[in-house]
Amino acid sequence: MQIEPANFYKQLADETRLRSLVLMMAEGELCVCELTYALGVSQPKISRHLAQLREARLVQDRRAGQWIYYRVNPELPDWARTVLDTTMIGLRNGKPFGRDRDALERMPNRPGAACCA
Amino acid sequence: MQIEPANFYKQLADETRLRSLVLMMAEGELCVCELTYALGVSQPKISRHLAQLREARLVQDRRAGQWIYYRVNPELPDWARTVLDTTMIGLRNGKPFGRDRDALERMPNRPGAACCA
DNA sequence: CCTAAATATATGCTTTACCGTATATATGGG
DNA sequence: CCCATATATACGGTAAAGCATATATTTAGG
Repeated sequence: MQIEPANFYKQLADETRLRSLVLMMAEGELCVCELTYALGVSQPKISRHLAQLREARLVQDRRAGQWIYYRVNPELPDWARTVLDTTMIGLRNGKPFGRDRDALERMPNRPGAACCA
Repeated sequence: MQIEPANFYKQLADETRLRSLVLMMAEGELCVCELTYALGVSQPKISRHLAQLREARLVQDRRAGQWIYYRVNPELPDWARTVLDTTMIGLRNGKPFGRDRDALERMPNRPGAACCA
C-alpha cells in the first residue's frame, strides 16, 4: 500500500489519535460512541480524528445500523503494522491507555460487538 | 526514561527528522555536516531539527573537535527502540532513505568516524 | 412522516510547526 | 590574534493543526 512514512507517524503524533489506535489494536473493532466514552472526549473531536485516520489509510470503517465501526487497516505494510503492535504492547498498561481500556469495560449500554456476537 | 509517546511520534512525523533518524540508525554516529550532505538540505535546517530531537531525548550528541556527532539515544525505552529498528529495517531501501545512504557514501572529505577509527 | 440517536461536517479561532535568511558562537590552525 | 570551518540560534513570515461550538446527515423505530 502507498503510505508516506512521515505521514504515517504524523497520525500517531496526536494523543487522541494514538489512544484511539492503541485501543483499536487491543480491542479490534470499536464504534465511535465506544471511543468517545472510553477516551472521555467530545464526539466531534473523535469523529474528526477518525476521519483523518481514515484518509491516511490507517483505519477502515464499516457501517452496522446506526453505528460505524472502526478498525486498524489490515492491509498496512509490514513495518507499519509492526510499529502499531509494538506500540500497543509497550504502552497498553501505561498512563492513559490502561485507563481507556478500563473505561471501555465499564461502559453502560455498550453496542453490538460486545454482547451479541 | 520519561518519554511521552505522542511526542516521540511527533519527532518522526517530519520528513527531515525521520530521514536523519533512519540514517543514524543505519550508520551509527553522524556529524551535522554528514547529515547536511547526505540529505541535501541546508545546515540551519538540519541543526534545528537535531536540536529538537535532542530536546525530545531521541538523540544524544558528542563534541569531537570542530564536529558534533549525533546518535540515537541508547537509553530509549524498549518499545521506542523497537519502533526505530522496525522503521529503519522496513524503510532503509525505500524512496528517500536509500538515496540518503548512497549520498553519504559518496561524500568527499568525510570527517573522522569513517576513515581514522 | 416524525423523532431520537449516532455520526459527520462547517465555521471561526488560537496555537504550533516549519522555513529561509541572517547572524552568533566555538574550535583549530597559522 | 586572525581567519576559516563547523555548528547553533534569532527573526519574521506562512501554513497547518487542533479545538469548541453549532449544524447537517443518516438510520431506526414508532
